[in-house]
Amino acid sequence: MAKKEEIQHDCEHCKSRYKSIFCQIAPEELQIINENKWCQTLEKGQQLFAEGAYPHGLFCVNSGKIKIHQMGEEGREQIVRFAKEGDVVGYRAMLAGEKYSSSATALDHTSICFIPKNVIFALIEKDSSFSIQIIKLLSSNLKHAEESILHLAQKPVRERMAESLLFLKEMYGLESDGITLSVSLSREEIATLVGTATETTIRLLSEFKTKKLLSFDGRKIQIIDTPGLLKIANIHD
Amino acid sequence: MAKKEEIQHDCEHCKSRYKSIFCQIAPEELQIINENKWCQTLEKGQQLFAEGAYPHGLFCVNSGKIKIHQMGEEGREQIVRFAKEGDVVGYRAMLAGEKYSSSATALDHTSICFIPKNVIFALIEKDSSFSIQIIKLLSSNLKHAEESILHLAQKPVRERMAESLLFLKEMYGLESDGITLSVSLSREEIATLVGTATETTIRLLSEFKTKKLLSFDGRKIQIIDTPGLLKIANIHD
DNA sequence: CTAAAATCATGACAATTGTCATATTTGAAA
DNA sequence: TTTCAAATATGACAATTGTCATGATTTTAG
Repeated sequence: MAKKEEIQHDCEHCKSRYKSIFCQIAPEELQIINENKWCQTLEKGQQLFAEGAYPHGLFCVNSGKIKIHQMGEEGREQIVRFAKEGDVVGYRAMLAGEKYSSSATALDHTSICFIPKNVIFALIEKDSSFSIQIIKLLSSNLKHAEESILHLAQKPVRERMAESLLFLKEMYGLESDGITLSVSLSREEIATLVGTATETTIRLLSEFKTKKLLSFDGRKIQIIDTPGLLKIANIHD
Repeated sequence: MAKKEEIQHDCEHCKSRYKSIFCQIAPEELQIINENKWCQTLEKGQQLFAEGAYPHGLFCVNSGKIKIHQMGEEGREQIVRFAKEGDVVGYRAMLAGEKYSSSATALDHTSICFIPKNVIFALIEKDSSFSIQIIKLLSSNLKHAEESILHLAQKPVRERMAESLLFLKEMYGLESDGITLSVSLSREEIATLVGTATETTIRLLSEFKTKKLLSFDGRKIQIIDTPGLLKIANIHD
């Protein structure tokens, strides 16, 4: 991870802070973070950290999009989570005192801040409401992971594909036109999210296009018929 | 959940405490827990809590075996986690302030203690090392969940079946004969763990038996050839 | 702008896995 | 024990999904 000269943001005026686990901390604690953090930008495709490395702190996402992914057998990737502004990444391994079990890669031009391990642990020590924030974050991640387990085990690929597209809409939202997914993933990446082969992904997306549920503009995907996708995804409420 | 008259254990002398998230707490805190907890036993098949209900506290497993499972579409169950003595169940939803997203059912005669919500939150408030225990527990669960996601998405059923059997051996150990799995699950339950159809489970177990990897004694499964199962599971290190 | 590489697309086919039907066995209760 | 329901087992078949091959298109680098 090359440390380049980067603009050092100010935590106090950080707009993503209010959406984050740092939303409730005291000004003096924030000051400590501000003095110890450093900021960095990542280009699309750059890796933030890699599976197997040791964490020295955690990363706050200022802006941009990040995928958290794991390597399976025969080098096939699996996306297990996403992050956007206000999210924190690389914290699970750090908190558990383990090596990273996943890698993190930018999906876009992304701005992040790094906060050292000792600062985080000192904060947990001092501020129980911060601990609760972390606990809630982990709980939320665990809930989503267990939901993924359920769906991977029981739903057919077509349903998962529709669900994943709707998930991406929820997660990263739409562009100003109101229909185009903000996040741009390759067919292969979508395959590693849904848990299927790239060819199957291509075929299903074409099918959805034919059925007027989607349309494409280059790599960008437009969501034309959300209710239709909900129906295919077998989501009722 | 019927409150029957149950033997009230003493937390101070609880043998499963040292394996649990309560291993480090101060004697006076332990006393508070002891005064507020209540104990209960569950027979095989009894439910501890159900998906959709509101949690009022968490459950410590004293002895026995518990499965954590979710209901999918068309009423198919999916096992997402197991618990044994020293483990804590029902805490994720409680900590997040949500309804249970899974149910918990005893797989054996099981003894548990209930600790009310407010006692746990007071402990988090007071004792940062307890918070860290909870954080580590959630981190560990999340890591395993993400590993399951990877395997469900990428490994074929046969590999997952072998892996699940080895997992059950790790999780609940063997009987005194050194080969019989301590936990006894129906074929259907194994299917909901592996994420496949019951028939496929039956066929694969028969295949493993034919290949002298397993043998059966009624519902009990004996692990005959662990290296062989590791090979099928595609686990190398 | 052009060449090379990566990505996307499509067809043909095979392997895996699920579903349905139907025994057979086991275990629990009368 | 006897009986009945549940669990296990097995076969036949179909549907889903993955793999391999190949070509078209897009993107990227020089």
